[in-house]
Amino acid sequence: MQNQELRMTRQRRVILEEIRSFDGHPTADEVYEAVRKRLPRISMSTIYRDLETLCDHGRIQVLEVGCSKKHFDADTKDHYHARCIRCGRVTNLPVQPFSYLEQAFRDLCDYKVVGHRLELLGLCPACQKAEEEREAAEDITDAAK
Amino acid sequence: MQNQELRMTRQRRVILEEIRSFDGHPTADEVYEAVRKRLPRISMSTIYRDLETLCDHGRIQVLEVGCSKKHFDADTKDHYHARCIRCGRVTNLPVQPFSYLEQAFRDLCDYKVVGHRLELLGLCPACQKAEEEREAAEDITDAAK
DNA sequence: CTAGATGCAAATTCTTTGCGGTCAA
DNA sequence: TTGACCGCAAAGAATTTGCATCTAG
Repeated sequence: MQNQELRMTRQRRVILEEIRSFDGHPTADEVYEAVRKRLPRISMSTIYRDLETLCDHGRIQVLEVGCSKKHFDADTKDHYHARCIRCGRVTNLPVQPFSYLEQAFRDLCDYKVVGHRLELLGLCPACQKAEEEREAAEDITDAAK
Repeated sequence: MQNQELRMTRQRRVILEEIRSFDGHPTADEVYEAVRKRLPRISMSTIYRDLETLCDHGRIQVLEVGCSKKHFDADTKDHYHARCIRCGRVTNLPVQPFSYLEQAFRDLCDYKVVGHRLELLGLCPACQKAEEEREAAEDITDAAK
């Protein structure tokens, strides 16, 4: 959260728009692919630099979900997420964070607590369908034996 | 979780021992540094390969905490963690995971839920102390003006 | 006009892989 | 003895940085 004002370049505007319209929360390379359709000459370093700048200015937030790639979210309010263990898709959970959890844990450890993260793990609708189809195909193969 | 038996080489034994005796849950390079003191010729690739093998055999688990590096834990039971936002240290939280959370979220999203992760964010005792010292030093500087 | 932003290429960091020699069972 | 394992070096994948050029304000 910096105090200097944010220079709104074409690249930054498009990056913001693409993050906002993304289905779920994109990773840096997903932002790149989306933005590149509109600004074909944009470079990956601009993506990374602008994502960081936008974070610094509080326009987006990084989601540090439990996987190697960072995801970016245009909704800067604190909220929980669900993550697909198959495709990595990250989606919002429509609930307010439970502040009582933090309070409950405060006495259980010697950390100075400043927040918490909760992540649901599972299969997203698309991957559920894919799994079901895979299983159906397996059943046919088994039956053929 | 593979069915073939695990060949217990010297490297694997030492890796396991070092993870078990580590204060908190080490990353791959922390395991490397610790193991290297006892096996100076071990290579980083052995560390990565053995960490994966040990995971596959259920001897350790990977902690996918909200930061880029993976942490390794010799306690394979499901549990929550606290992570220091300053130094990255990851420590156990002494509570049973709340299974009701998963149940509560099941109806709130269209994912097929298979688990959840909860992570407390804060300053570990060592970093709290460092912060206090830093602030104290700042006060002196301010007062001198 | 000019500080800050961009594109490109090269560098870093973390992790994985190919390969010839080695070792646990 | 021998298949799995190891160390080394090189490759990959994700991200960051240096630098000359461009552009928003």
